[in-house]
Amino acid sequence: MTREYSNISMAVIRRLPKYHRYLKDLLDQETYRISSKELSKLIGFTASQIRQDLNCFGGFGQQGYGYNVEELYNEIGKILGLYQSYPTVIVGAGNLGQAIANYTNFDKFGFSTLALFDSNPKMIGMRIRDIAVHDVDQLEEFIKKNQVRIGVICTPKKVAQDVATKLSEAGVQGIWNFAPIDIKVPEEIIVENVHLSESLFTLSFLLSQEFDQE
Amino acid sequence: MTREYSNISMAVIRRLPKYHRYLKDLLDQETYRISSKELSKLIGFTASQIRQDLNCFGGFGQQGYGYNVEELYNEIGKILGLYQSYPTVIVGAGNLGQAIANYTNFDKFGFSTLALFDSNPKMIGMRIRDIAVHDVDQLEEFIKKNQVRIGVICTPKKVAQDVATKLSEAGVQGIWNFAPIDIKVPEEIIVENVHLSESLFTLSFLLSQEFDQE
DNA sequence: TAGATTGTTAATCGATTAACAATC
DNA sequence: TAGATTGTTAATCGATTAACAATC
Repeated sequence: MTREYSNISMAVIRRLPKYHRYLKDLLDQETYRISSKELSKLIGFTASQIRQDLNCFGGFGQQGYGYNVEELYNEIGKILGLYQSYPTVIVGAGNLGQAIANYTNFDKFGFSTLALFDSNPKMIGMRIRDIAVHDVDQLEEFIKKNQVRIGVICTPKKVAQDVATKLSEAGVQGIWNFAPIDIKVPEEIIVENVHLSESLFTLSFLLSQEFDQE
Repeated sequence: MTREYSNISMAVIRRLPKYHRYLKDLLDQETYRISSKELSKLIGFTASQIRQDLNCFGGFGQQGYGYNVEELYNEIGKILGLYQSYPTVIVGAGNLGQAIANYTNFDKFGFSTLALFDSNPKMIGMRIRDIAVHDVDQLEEFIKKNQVRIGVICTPKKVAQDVATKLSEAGVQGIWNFAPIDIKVPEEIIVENVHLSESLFTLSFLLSQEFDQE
């Protein structure tokens, strides 16, 4: 099913996880049916956009009825590639790396953290909820041996590019990057950034606009 | 200078922190002058977009010369509202809360973490690089007394809305939300979300598209 | 059948890119 | 002055919204 949805815009793709989350909430509240209009009120997108978005992937709804919540939740999960197997390693076992290793929620969608890596001898050998911290020198060997698909970069800025290069060369398919740089890797490797300072600075822009400090 | 730039689109605003970061890198490399064309090559936006973006805020360049890196860096910093004072509290002193408390980089731009809050008695009284962990019961009093502007939510999902309400009622101006929900607060309060699972699920979508797993 | 709501096309809106006159 | 590069307008592109026929 490679590139099944290759012409979908990133704007649509980035809304999918939000649909997924709201549908889960509806299921938990035992709501089994929803119209684009009702969903619009909850999620804040227009009903028109919701119908457009969902129709990129197929006709999940039924005229006169709406959408079956459970079916839609499952379909969007599949479209997102959840429930595949994503062997993952985290590089950098500081607070952030540990925080991510502790997100047990990701496990059930297929993301399994096999190991953390660090260069600090005091960290090596420790365990974060049963996941061992290895010496970063063993990163490439471990990735190859365990067919790791995702590498998470939680290191300081100055080693992040180096780690990204090692991850790429060892064969990961995707990198989840928390370091405040734009890493350079071969184009076939997917990079998803979480740039915390960009998020915080956007907040400060908006704050300084709305709340005058003289 | 309230609402000085009230008609700038969010698309532009979200690019500003990236300009700011690249300009800092240029300064560190002792590059003091740059054209939109050269910056384009570095940052990956088109030269045209760069000129359009910067011109929303004033004519920082000079025909035939380009932009003065230091001047532009400082101007964008000011536009972003950096170097104001942003007294901040972090609610949730788990790994993520601690990780953010340890980001000393934010300090120099005006963000100062005054306290962490947690409900776990084992955490209360601890210190994360000299920042004390308080009982969450004292959150509102602390915010009022210290004129806290930003509240960071690093709690589990199920208490996040409650914390958001408390932060709002106590008078914060902005919320940096790491919990996987869309919190509801009065509209004058600015909310900036970091939804990690949305980021990870976008990565898994792209991975599952490009790398077939059968 | 009548009412509701989707799927889908067309219209609108906004963001990006191209072009070029202004000017350093 | 000639060359370079901005500031800014116009053209294009893409995303969102509106409208409505199809249909459950």
